[in-house]
Amino acid sequence: MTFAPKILNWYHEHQRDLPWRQTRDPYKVWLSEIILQQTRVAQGMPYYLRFVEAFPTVHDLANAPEEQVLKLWQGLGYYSRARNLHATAKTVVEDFDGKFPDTYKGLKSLKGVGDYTASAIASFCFDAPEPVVDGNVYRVLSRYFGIDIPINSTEGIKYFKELAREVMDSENIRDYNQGIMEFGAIQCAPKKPYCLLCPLQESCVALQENKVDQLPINLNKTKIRNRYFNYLVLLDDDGNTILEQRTGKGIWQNLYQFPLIESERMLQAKELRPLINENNTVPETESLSLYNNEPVVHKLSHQHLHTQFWILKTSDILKEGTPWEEIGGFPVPVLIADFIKTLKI
DNA sequence: AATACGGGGAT
DNA sequence: ATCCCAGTATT
Repeated sequence: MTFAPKILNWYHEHQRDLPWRQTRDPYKVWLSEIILQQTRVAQGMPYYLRFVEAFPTVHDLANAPEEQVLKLWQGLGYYSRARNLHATAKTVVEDFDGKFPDTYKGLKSLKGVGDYTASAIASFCFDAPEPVVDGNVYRVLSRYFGIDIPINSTEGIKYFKELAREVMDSENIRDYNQGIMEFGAIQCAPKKPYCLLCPLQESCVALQENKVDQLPINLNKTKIRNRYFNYLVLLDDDGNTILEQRTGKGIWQNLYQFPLIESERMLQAKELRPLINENNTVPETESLSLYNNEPVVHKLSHQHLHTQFWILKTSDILKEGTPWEEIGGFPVPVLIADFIKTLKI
């Protein structure tokens, strides 16, 4: 028995009962796939359930304000997924009469839908013979066939896609694609795979050559940038504060935060003072005090954010301010949400 | 061809 | 600490 039948047999024995596997509704499958990009099933599951509850159809999602979509997405990360999710829902409703494209090419044209996701939706919903290649598939194929081409090189991406196409089962593409990913997630895991009771052990090249723990090859040298954030938490006598929406290019686009002063290093109060006065959105303050003596270090994949929260009390009334009780309704980064939880006013 | 883009869980 | 997760878009 060759590769694909063994994967299918294993899948029929070991598959998890996941809600997006009980439907061929392209909307729900698409929603699950966007949520699961670079995200573990356990982390994405509650978000999927909340999104389906809040937006049962693509029309409901398209008609929602972006802020509500971002709020539901809060904590999941990679927020461009949420913005593209919303934009694509509008596209599907306005340009495609509420119906998702049913081909790889049509799906791939949607914002936030790349090679993997287009293949996944096309095969899961429409039985299109398109192989999925995600992190699980890279691992399974590189080990079973003993391929040491880096999976994140241009050559590797092309090579593994072609290999995946050669070994797939076109007649059972839905279960096969689900199966190889599930096999990678459960059986052929990154650390400590269960090779001793693996149905592919007799023909797995990596196992024969004792290279299981060296595959796949991933040339991933991300360098971390240190940044220094000073958040200005304004409080007036009426219990209002100031939140601003992030715009522009970098992290957390369209999410909210307190007024931010970024610096080249950690600052003392006397160094921060003049910088605050340059910032004309902030009124005269009666008191400035550092909330956290030790900077909070918030770690992103490419940045470490060394953060100080400064409490600024003012006797002015913050006209454009937000009542503190209402800030929970805004989509904010986890760094901000964690701080809000700790501060009692 | 590289890099940016989050957050959390497992080891 | 390090790895990596049902990747995509941009430079």
